[in-house]
Parts: sequence; C-alpha cells; structure tokens
Amino acid sequence: MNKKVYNSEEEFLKDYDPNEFERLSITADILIFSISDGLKENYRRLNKKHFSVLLVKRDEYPFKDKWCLPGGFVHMDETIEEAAVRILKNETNLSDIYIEQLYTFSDVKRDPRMRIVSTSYMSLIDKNLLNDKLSDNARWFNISINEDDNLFKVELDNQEEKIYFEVEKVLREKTTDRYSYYIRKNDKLAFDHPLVIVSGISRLKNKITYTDIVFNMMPEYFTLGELQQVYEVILGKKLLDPAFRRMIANKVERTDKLKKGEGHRPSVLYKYKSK
Amino acid sequence: MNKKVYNSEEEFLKDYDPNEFERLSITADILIFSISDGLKENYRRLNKKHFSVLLVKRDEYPFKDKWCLPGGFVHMDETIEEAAVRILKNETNLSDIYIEQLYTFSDVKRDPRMRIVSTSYMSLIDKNLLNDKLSDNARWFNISINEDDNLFKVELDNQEEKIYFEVEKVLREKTTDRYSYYIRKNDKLAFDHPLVIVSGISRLKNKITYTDIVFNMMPEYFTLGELQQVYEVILGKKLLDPAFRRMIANKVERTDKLKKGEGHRPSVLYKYKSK
DNA sequence: CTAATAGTGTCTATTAGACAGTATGTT
DNA sequence: AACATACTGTCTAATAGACACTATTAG
Repeated sequence: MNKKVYNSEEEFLKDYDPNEFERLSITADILIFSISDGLKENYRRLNKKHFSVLLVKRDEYPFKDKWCLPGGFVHMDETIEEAAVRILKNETNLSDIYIEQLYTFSDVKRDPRMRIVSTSYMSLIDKNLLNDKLSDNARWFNISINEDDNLFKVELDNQEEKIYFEVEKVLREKTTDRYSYYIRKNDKLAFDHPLVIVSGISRLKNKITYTDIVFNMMPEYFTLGELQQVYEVILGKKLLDPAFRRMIANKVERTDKLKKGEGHRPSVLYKYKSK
Repeated sequence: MNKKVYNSEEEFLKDYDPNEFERLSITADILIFSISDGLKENYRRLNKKHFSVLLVKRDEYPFKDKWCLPGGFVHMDETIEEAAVRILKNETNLSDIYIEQLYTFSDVKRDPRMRIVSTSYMSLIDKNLLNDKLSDNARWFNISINEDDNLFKVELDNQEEKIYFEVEKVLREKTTDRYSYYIRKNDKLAFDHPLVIVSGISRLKNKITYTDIVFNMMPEYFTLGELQQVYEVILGKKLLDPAFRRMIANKVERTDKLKKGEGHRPSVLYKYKSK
C-alpha cells in the first residue's frame, strides 16, 4: 500500500475516496412525552394526570405489528437533530418544540436488517397544542414505572392495549457511577426501544429538579396544583405543598385569573416566568 | 415503485437491500482527562495540580498539523463505545477505564472529506498508571477555562505550545434550558473539537458534584488536600476546608499511612470507599 | 353542611458558609 | 523559629421536611 503525498488540504480532498471507510446508516428516534388528563372520578375530584409517551404501530417489517418510537433515517443533508425535528413534525404537526439529544445506541445487532446506529432524542410537548393531528398509527400510552432493586418495571397503557417490559440497571465494575442497561422482558416493543424509554425517563426525572423544562409540557395558564401533579407523576412520589410552592416560587408568575367550577375553592392561575 | 408483500420477518430480511438508505461513516472521539502535577515552587509548597486533556497532532490530511482528540472510525463489528475503548487503549495502553458517552455531533460539514458523524466519549484516568506508554504524537495539555457571560475562553498549554479558542453558549429561544454552542475563535484545533472539549468539561464539572467519578483520576492513596485540589482545579474555584471535608467524608476511608517530608505537617492518606 | 382542594404559618432538623483556631512536620 | 499545610470546633445563615391550620367553592 503506497501512499500518495499531498501538499495541501485542497489537493487531498480532491482525491479523497469516500469509500475508504465502511459506512452505515443512522436513524433518529424520538421520545415524545406529554401529560394526559385521566377521568374525573367525581364532580369534586381533580382529574388525575398521567405521564405519557407517543408510540407508533409498525405496519412493515422488521418488527411488523410491534410498537416503536417515532423515528426514521437521517438524510445526507440534515443533522440528526434536524431529522428528529422533521419526524416530530410529521407525527404531531408541531414545530418549535423542546428537544434534546439523549444517547446514541450502536449495538451491532440492534437492527436485524443491517448495521444501523440510532441517536435518540427526547421532546416535551403540551398536548393542548395538538388539535387531533396525530398520524394514523400513533397512540399515547400512559406510563407507570416501578424501580426496585435496579429493575425498572414499566407498564404502558393506551386504554386498548397494555405493554409491559423490564429493564435492568447494572453497575459496571471498577468504574464508579456507570451503569449498563439490559432488556429483561419485552414482547411488544421493537428494537432496543425499552432502553430508550427508560433512559429518557431517567433523564427527565433528573432534569426536572434542576431546570425549568417541565413548562414545555404545561399550557400557558395553569394552577400550582396542576403543576405539582405533573411533578408528582413524573417523579413518582407525593410532594409536600409548602415545600413545592417554595421551590417553584420564582419560576412562576401569578395572574389575576382564577380557575373556577371545580367543586371546591377556586385556584389562582399562574404563568411561567423565565429568568 | 411497487412494493413486494412479505409474510414473515425472515422472508423480508432475506430480500433486504442494505443500500435502500444512504450511508455514512461514524467516528468515535475521546476526551481523555487527567490530573497533572505542576512544579514545586519551593520546598514547602505543594506542587500545583492541573486539569489536563490529551491531544494528538495530526500528521495527515485533513487538518494536517492541527491538534485533535484521539479518535477513529467505528468498525462494522463493534459498538461506538468499543471503538472508543480501542482508541483509548491504542493511545494510552490502558484498559478498564471509566468512559462515558457525551454527545453525537452531526453537522453536515463537520468533516471536509464527506459526511461523518462523530460520537464523543469522556474518560478519566489516573496518570500514574501510564508508564510512559503514550503514542508518539500525543501530548498532555493543561486546561484553563474562563466562562464569562456565556463565552467560554479556553487555553490549553503543553509547555511548548499554547492553544486558545472560544466557544459561545447561546440560549435557544422558546425552549427553556437548552443551549447551542458555537465556535467563535479557533485556529489550532481540528474539526469541531472545541465544542467537544467544552461540552466534556461542562459535563465533568456537573457530575463531579453528584457522583464519585473523581476517584477515577486519583491514585489509590491520596491526601484530602490533594483531593480538594483536584475538585478545585476542575470546578475552577476555591473550596472551604471544613465544607469540603464534610462533603467528602463518607466517600473516603482513612488509612494509617501518612504522607511525610513535605516541609509541613504530614497528611493522612485516604482511600476511596465505595458504597 | 360537606367534601375536596387552595393556600399559609411556623416549628424543627439538616445542611452550607464562614471564620478562627490548634497541630505538626521540614528546613 | 518560621512557614506552610493539616485538621477541627463552632457560630450563623439558609434550606428542607413536616404538620397543622385557615380559606373557599359547588353541590
């Protein structure tokens, strides 16, 4: 193998063979999270909120008839994030949405077709902006998640169908604070998407405590009770009212609007106040 | 375009054309961080510690003679992380090292040759394990970083040569807590590596406060003064002794060894204590 | 009146910040 | 003795957790 000597970057590039290295395809998969309203149990009770994710039923191979995250191949003239935004727009008809890169999954056999690497994104949307423009085979699934002893047990429910899977979190030896995730049970989700869902939820749980990203899932006006419910449903635990109100105090702005007609004391509506 | 109908996953896969979607190459780039000892100013003073990163001088196009992070193409039979581990091993002859995925960069023009996506990793090593096995054109650069008003000013210094660059952090509109990073000044680093370095440092600064990853950069036995210096040099600020010792108390284990001969009171050596 | 949520006051426990002091080696 | 760092005690300020109380509506 004799190597040609180049004297300038231009000269080198003119000669460059793009097939010098093996190539593969990249997809963008996107976790679209939102908050859904449950049923009103009686006229006094607030309707329960659910934390939910958008899944799509596959109508083609591979994984025909399984559920998966909205996703698709990255084109040559767009960044992975632009692909994710495009897919999000296709699926929900929304633009200008909070979106954040999560992780790039690259198991050699993660796709049965060929070598495909997937970069996952997480987006947070306010369902009220949707106007029924979901694509045909997309459905919202309410999430309930139980973590005990490093095993995540996740149940997704779209009212007609339930999906259950388990992901185990294993501490890597010799390297502190690093975990690997393994799918332990899964029969209805395509690809390695259980891993994507679990890592997205973990990231969100974490970020919600030190950033303002929740407000991407809230409508313009909301009560502090509603906001607290959203925190509770994402963190999976009850919060104490006074502590919550102290924590949220300088992120929100009181308005003079009230939410009435709920069978109990009306609540003041607040807006997000950015710094 | 007429589409064939398949009756099973096997049948579909047998027929699948891997060229159905465009393909590109992926590289893994790895930030190798460590702590370097500076000079001893006088016989009493402790030698100053520096936070440092390993860079490689490119001897081929593109970006010939510029510095870059150790990196290389991902092979078809390995995950991106396996590639990163392979590259790390090549460069330092170390295995079993703390390594963590950072971010996947995919700007269409980030590589002048062709479309190349790069996934970056961060690793933390204890320089004492090295035994002079660095590859030929690799050098340690001490990092000093100044962040004012969302502009990161970074100086890298390997004693013979200084590298200076600036990266700006811009808040994205409409989406809270999301930033984009742009290179504002850079003449000695290849590719988009200024962005990788800045995002790695930010991640480390953040993680050091809520995980135990620092200990990956520490030798087996260390004094609390040394450990504090490492925190200080990474966080870029002085810490108060009592607060630091309280914070670190249940992460370390006192030994009966002492570090003597430093021109002042000897210091107890500690070990990392995992939970 | 009652059930339900809205919203606040306050006490206590814990944690973080700051400072000043004592301890002990080498040269 | 002097310098430099090692290490600790303690006061104070700020924050987090917990509980109990008051407020206000629809029905």
